[in-house]
Amino acid sequence: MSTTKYKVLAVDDEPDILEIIAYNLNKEGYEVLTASNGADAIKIAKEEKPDLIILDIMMPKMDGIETCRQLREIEKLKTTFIVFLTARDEEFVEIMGFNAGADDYISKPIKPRALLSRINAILRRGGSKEDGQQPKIEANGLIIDRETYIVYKGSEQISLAKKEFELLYLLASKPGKVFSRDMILEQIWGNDVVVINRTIDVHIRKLREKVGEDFIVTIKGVGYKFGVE
Amino acid sequence: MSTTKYKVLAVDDEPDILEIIAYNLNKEGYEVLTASNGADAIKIAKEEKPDLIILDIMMPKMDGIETCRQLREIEKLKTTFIVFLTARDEEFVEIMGFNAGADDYISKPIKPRALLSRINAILRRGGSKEDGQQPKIEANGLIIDRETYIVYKGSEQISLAKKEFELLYLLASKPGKVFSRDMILEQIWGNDVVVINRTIDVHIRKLREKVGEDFIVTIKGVGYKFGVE
DNA sequence: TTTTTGAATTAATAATAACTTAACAGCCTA
DNA sequence: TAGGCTGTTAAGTTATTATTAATTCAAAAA
Repeated sequence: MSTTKYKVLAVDDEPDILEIIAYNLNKEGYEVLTASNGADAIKIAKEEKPDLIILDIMMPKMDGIETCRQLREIEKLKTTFIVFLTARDEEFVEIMGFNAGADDYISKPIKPRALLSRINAILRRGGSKEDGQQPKIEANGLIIDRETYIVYKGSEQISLAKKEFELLYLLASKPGKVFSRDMILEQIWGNDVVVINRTIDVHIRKLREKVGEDFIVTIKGVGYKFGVE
Repeated sequence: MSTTKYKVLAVDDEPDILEIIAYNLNKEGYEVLTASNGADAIKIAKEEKPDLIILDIMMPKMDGIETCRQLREIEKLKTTFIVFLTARDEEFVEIMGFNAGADDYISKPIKPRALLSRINAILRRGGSKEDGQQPKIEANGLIIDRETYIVYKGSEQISLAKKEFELLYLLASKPGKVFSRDMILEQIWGNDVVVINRTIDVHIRKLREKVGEDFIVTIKGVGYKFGVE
């Protein structure tokens, strides 16, 4: 939606399983890394700092539980979700006793749709990113309410389309700060979406039309900012 | 608003289950008490006055239903939420017939993320029962009655199917708040049930047909909300 | 058990709102 | 005054939701 791709690391000694996971997550737009054993997993996790790690608990050599423990030690991965792959539901109950620190589990056999819905749910929530989103911003007499998607200007209620809202919300989240076009694109469109330059202008225009001319200031050659001098 | 931790009492005869619940709720910052049978549960509940009690309905000796009834008798626990642990979703429906007084249920096997999101939802929903999960909601001239599953619109009486009712109830529980499809799925279907996207639309349509067009507003690209502009 | 009924879900298509593009107009400033 | 930038408008395009009908599913009745 509005951020860079989520990175998911899948760890399993069976290539088939990795294949299934990678295929499905890729299709959904996630960036997928794979590892076939715990040692590799830790190495890759350190380098890539994934948002989510899917870990088979039954693996030769260093098993999933031990791998999980070691991953949990890594400072950089404090906000990473770790999900276990288990053969049976009950297995997870047993494993919890070891206090390995997993956040959830998925049971085999893997059902693609269930896998996706589960992972979507995990990541879209307080997912390490887009965190500091306040439900309401107040600035220059505007109240921008994420919960209701409504902007209040005094007693007037203004309803905005999604991109317009996101744009206003972004600018107003730091009044006075100038956002370059690139920053705006990155935040609202995501880094890999390519839209032509005028697109932003058009949204700005609509915002000005709906909200009022005096809230968004153009800094020529640089970008836009919320609020007056 | 108090900043003290919410107190949760988990009651189950299986230590493994208690372990999972305690571990996860602790991690989330709740204070967790446990009991392994109904009698202990009642004793602890009287002393500690927890905000939420999670109660396995299948327990030896005094079973969950009976325990729940007795808990409900206790004046001090008027505002305490009681949530049943059931093996199957349908079980809860059957049990409702006994009028034991449970507020919600969670089905086994327990999935940590789902557990947390459910419990967070229950407790955050205004924190205490008075302003939270009321049996009756009144909004925009509608009276939505959980007890009877009936919606009153003026003198007109509208009866809804279960999913329709839950959907309306959810939206009306916070008029104006936009519920994304994901949120709706999580709250009404549970996180691991996978239904295709259009399903929600169809229910929304039926609701609009039965209740009226003016109660549910679509925020394109975001979700649905109850109440007008 | 089989049948019946209604709810819930899927599937397919239509409708609509949001978004993007393109083309051009203005405006500074170097 | 040319060139780079932004503003504006209207016309395309895409994405998302609405709608309808058909199908599946599950509980209740026969």
